[in-house]
Amino acid sequence: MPSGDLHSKLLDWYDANRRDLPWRQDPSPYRVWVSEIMLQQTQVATVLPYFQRWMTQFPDVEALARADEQEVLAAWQGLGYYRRAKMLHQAARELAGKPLPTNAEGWRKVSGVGRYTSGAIASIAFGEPTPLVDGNVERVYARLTGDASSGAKLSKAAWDWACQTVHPLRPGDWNQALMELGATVCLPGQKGRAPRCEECPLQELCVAKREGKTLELPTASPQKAVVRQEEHCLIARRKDEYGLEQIPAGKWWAGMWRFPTQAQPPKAEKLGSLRYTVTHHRVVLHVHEGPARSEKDLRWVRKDELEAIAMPAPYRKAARRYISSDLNLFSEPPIGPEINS
DNA sequence: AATGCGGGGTC
DNA sequence: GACCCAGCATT
Repeated sequence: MPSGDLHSKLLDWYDANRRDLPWRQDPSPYRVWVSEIMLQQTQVATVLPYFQRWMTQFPDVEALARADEQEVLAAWQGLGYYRRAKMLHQAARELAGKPLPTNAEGWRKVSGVGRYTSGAIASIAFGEPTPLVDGNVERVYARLTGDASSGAKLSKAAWDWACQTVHPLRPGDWNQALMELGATVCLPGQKGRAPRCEECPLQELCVAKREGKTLELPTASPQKAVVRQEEHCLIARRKDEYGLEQIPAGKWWAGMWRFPTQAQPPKAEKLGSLRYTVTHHRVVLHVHEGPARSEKDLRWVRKDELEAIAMPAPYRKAARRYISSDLNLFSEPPIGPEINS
């Protein structure tokens, strides 16, 4: 199989089917960098509104470097994996005022930028013929070649394949075409996301399709046991102010703010409970209302300031629910989009 | 090589 | 409820 066949089939398909995404309209290094960090473990549809807001709020590296970390975290809230935002911010401060790296090797040294992201920025923004492998490419590779390995072995094989096949003249388009194929055609197969092999430009080359193994590949790694736990948080009010604690280092969402939380139920009225998931943990969060145990460790925030505070999603939800019933109680105007969204 | 790290979408 | 998503840093 000549590689030119593979190349032209996929690139022709990409030219005709590429999605019109904001970071593709203007693939400047900063925009590609930000988009790639946001897209780590996060779907394109989720990223779109965040990316647009981000580019307005932090239009370049210098603007991001000037921003306060809490401001950055607040802009990121809802995207998850907040370490990405912290490292992006830290990297912007290290790079501000200097020329950005122009190749994959230079980008690889930037904090928060790994092998995938350095390859993406270098190939897309600078046209360097360097490969990349993400979940999409791994799946396309496994099916196309019929590789039934899993885990680290599969990953290494996919990288080796990507190194050999990256397009020398259109590396950015080639890499994006592989990911685009995985994201829109070579779908995982679970739960209504069936692969659409009849639309695939590579179907005649695909070992998995020929052997009827599409749904078996890529071979899944064993998954982690679920851990269940319960927590209690306390909504304490002083007039229209709410007592928040900053989450200590070493815990989930370190540095963000939440209602004071403990493992044991407080002696206070329970309003209700909500569930959330953090990786393989399933947590039930019981929400209570009552006086704070010790007021001095808390930061008191007015209701109208709450939306600008960086809070993890479950606490944000608890706050919105509490405030919305509060508003109803006091017959205030309907809940605005900033509260309801 | 394994683990921790989120939140949303989908069925 | 389970799986997936343009991964990375740490140990």
